Amino acid sequence: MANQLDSFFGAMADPTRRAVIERLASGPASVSELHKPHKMALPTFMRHLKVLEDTGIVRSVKKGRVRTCHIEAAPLIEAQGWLAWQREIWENRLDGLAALAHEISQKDQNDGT
Amino acid sequence: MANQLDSFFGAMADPTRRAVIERLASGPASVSELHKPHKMALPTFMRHLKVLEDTGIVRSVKKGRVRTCHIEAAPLIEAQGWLAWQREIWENRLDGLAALAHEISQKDQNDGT
DNA sequence: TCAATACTTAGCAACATGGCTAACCAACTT
DNA sequence: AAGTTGGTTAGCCATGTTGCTAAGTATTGA
Repeated sequence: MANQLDSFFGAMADPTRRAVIERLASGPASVSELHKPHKMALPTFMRHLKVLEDTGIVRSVKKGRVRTCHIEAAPLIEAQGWLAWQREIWENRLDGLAALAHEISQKDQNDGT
Repeated sequence: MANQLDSFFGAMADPTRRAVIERLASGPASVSELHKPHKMALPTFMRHLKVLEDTGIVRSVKKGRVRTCHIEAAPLIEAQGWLAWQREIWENRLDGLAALAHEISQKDQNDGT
């Protein structure tokens, strides 16, 4: 995928992967620990984990035979920022339209809000 | 896809579709107007538009032969809320458990993709 | 050393996605 | 009426994604 947002949103489009994020938000966990609540086969689950890691949402360290995963905030913050940005533009525009509408229909309303 | 977030994030994972959102954030537009800056064939583009509409991110009305599209804020706000929620949990945890972060970074990094 | 644990790799099948062209309908315009 | 514009439908193909199983590697524990 082209940029950071592509892969981030792509990663978050899957419920299994969002569940992993929700779990990791409250603290690091091993692969098998993360896998436990999910019905799918381990290799399948591992691939979801890989998607999250490739996207930079999750990092992991292997110690002995256990790989411990933890969350990385940056991509999450970036996506949130993009959404906030869009929303801001949209809301400013609405403000503008509201003002315009008010201007057009300038009646004798003199309410103070 | 299962829920609202699945389809929302799925929709936002494509740069063409995000570009459409960015365009629509600053005001409604017709299909061909939206299509103009994109190189792909119109039917291909229309399918992106359909994804956005199916997800509820975009609404449209057809008048004569022109279909005018506009943005719908609700799904955007919901997704932003989910991200904010995750981030909050994550940040609260960091506030309380700075020592844990230290412990993680201290581990022997003998793999790390 | 042998077995269990915790991943990891490889490869396959089914379906989804994103691109295309061709051909079509509907509504203006001339 | 005929042509142009704006959108739509249908179908094809290449690639990507998500699930599986089988089998392998590397630690750890007995």
